[in-house]
Amino acid sequence: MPASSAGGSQLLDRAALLLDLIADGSPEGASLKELVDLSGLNTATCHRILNTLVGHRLLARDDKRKRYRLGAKMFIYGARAARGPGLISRCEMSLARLRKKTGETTHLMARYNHDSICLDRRDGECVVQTLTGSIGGSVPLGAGPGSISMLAFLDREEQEFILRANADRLADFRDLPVDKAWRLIEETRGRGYAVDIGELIPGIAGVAVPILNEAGVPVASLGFTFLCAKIAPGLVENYAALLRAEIDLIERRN
Amino acid sequence: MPASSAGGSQLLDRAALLLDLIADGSPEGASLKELVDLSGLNTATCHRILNTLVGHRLLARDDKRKRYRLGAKMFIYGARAARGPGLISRCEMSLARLRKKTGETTHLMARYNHDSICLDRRDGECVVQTLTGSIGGSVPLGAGPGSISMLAFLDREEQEFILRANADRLADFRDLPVDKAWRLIEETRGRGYAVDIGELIPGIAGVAVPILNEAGVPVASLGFTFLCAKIAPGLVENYAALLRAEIDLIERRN
DNA sequence: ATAGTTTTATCATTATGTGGAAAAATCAAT
DNA sequence: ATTGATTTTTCCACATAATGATAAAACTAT
Repeated sequence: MPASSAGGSQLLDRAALLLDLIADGSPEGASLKELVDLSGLNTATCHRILNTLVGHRLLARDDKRKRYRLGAKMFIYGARAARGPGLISRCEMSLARLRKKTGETTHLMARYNHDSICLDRRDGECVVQTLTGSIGGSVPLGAGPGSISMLAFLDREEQEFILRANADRLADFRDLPVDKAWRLIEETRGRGYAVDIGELIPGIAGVAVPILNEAGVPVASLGFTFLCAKIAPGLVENYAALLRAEIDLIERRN
Repeated sequence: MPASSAGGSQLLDRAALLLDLIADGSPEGASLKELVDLSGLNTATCHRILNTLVGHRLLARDDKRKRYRLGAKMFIYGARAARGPGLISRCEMSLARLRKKTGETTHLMARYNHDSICLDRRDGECVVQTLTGSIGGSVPLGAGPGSISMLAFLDREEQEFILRANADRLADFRDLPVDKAWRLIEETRGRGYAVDIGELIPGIAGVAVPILNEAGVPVASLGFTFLCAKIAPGLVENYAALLRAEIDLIERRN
């Protein structure tokens, strides 16, 4: 986890590092010892920072098991952040329209470290299994069309770095070999959007188009998940065009 | 905003204060000047802290307008916190079951400062207008059954404090006089659950039951929102019993 | 251009956070 | 229960890291 070295203030940097470690760890939380080992901080310092964060409810502590996990305030901040003029609220209308037009499950994924995270989603008429599950779910970058569509438009160098880092997790996740990811990246670059037809979850298909920021770097993606059985000639292309149109609207509003 | 005075480390306390101020402010964000005025911090200090937080993406900065708002990482943390063994995931099944049994819009509200926040929700068969809107929406404590059900089971002292603090906002929000809130609190304490039938939003009714923590303090509530037209003898009582049953399950799992 | 406001950068000073070390608390095994 | 190992918590002298007065730079408005 490249814990962003924001040359700022030591204490804050350390607190941010701990938050990251806890967020990236098991949802059951982490013990002081674990965090000391992971962060390399002095035990006393670590303890003090953690407890201050608990005091502010940025972290919560399971008193019985003495484990630290993300606190109640994170719900609030997360929810508030989503209401602000960020990606989620900018995509809200698009998700609703796309769901309405097609009746399919629609989602907004974002890149975070080496993962792709589901930020928002609208369930379709028929319930389909998705890779990420509901809001907040994540998959390693490289798995699934939402994730591939972002990966495909990064620098070659960054792609290599991420795929190398994720190789094990991808294999672990769904027996995905890295060279398959490379093939999908190539195809996606050519087409402009990513497609998966029953390769990851039998019977389930997905299409996704990346959202680029002002600098042209992919930060998120919009996509559909639906049943392979629904596929008819031109359907995938049609879905991709719908996504593209919404993203043009979103990107224009930068 | 009683910015929790966790006798910890100065810098962290200040950072937490700034996060709170930004989270509670407009979703458009706050300028340095505004934050300096609100926090009482020295300009340079404030600036330094804010920029460190931006570096860690806990805050984001609109470079054009120079305004600070909650950052991308808050999405992530919020989403992760929701997946952890916290309230949201513990209530997930309950919300789903309640929605399935009744077909009504179901929601989980939590207390945060003097507000009641929507943490999660399942939309019902027919779309109904709700006070809080979608996930993340908030109302002043005292407005709506979800909020009243929590307020009703707090200490007298705390109730008084909160209602006094919220008086203006309640009046502003939906012309709610404080004495009406007191009446509702009394009724709710007697019944064990809160009810509103078309008083806040014409034609819309709500029932809510509080969730207490180990110490017996209300931390959240589970509720239904539905059309007044649906009401038949015994329906409200029935809904309350369904909520009660789910909450018994949730509280037992502490 | 000019004045007023807001945001950044600088830097000597010291209040603040640090970490070693030791005390409590907790756990594991007999 | 008793002991010993591990983990968490408290304490405090010390030095470093954060502070805030001040000044420079960047905007805004006139």
